[in-house]
Amino acid sequence: MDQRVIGFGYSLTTGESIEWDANNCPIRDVMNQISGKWSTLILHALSERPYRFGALRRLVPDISQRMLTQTLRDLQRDGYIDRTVFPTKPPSVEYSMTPLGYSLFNALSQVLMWAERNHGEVRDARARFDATEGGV
Amino acid sequence: MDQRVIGFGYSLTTGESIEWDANNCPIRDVMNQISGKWSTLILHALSERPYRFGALRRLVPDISQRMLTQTLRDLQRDGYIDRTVFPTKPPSVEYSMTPLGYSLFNALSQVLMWAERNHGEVRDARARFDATEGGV
DNA sequence: CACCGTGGTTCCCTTTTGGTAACTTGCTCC
DNA sequence: GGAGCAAGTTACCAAAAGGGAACCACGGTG
Repeated sequence: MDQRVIGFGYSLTTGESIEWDANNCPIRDVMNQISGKWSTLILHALSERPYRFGALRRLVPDISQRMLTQTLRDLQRDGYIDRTVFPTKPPSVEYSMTPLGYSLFNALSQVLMWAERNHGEVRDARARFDATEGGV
Repeated sequence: MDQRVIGFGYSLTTGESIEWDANNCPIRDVMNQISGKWSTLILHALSERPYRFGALRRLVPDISQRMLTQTLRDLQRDGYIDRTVFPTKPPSVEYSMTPLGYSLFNALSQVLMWAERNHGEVRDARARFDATEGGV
């Protein structure tokens, strides 16, 4: 098997040439997590302040209980958020962002702000494309 | 249907309170495109310089022809890349990044660089999590 | 006692995503 | 005339992601 599998040809930080196999590519690994349907929503909410499970559900009403649990577990697993159980009358659970999570979200928010600012242009491009390619 | 569907509670740029329904949420819309398995790889390659179809295949050997075509179409549709056909002997097609694409990639590269730098820490967190939650 | 609110888990099903392989059009090379 | 390259398209499938509804334990409350 002399066929190389390339992740990214060179490092974005150092510029040096690197070859990653698909299983060890940092970018695929990290992107894979934040590309979940709900991950950015949850990270965004928790970047503001800690929230309890129920509060997050109310913040993002169209998420299912199942997906909320799963998304939170995945984010916790990668070290982006902390899960703290408080032994209250009905035990409550609070989720909060870790320093690692904040530092990721800091970078990620660049993309989110870009999206907010340029959404109109993207929609326009899409409409133009659909008009020409689709109609003709 | 008086249940509101919230995208993000407030604007990241202006801080004002906003409610988006899921179909008009800029962030979901843009993230949805970026989160494809191959999108970032292709954007990354084309941020360096224009490439032809075949060259992209060679750069990313584990992408199938079908997915390469589809990813390129999607990126073109949203206005991130241009597709130029050259009437050479066998007609060749060159893909290049648009200004819109560059501006997106500029924001996105923050995340990619973060991933490169912090991949180790993420892997560590994951290992710790698997050791405690998984083993007990 | 039955019911509510916590924060989940489980099962099952549908949708989406991506992979494989074969076929296409036009031209060139041998 | 067959083979090959360019850039796709098409049909068919497998895997993964996600949705829906039901279930759990716990204590408090009417």
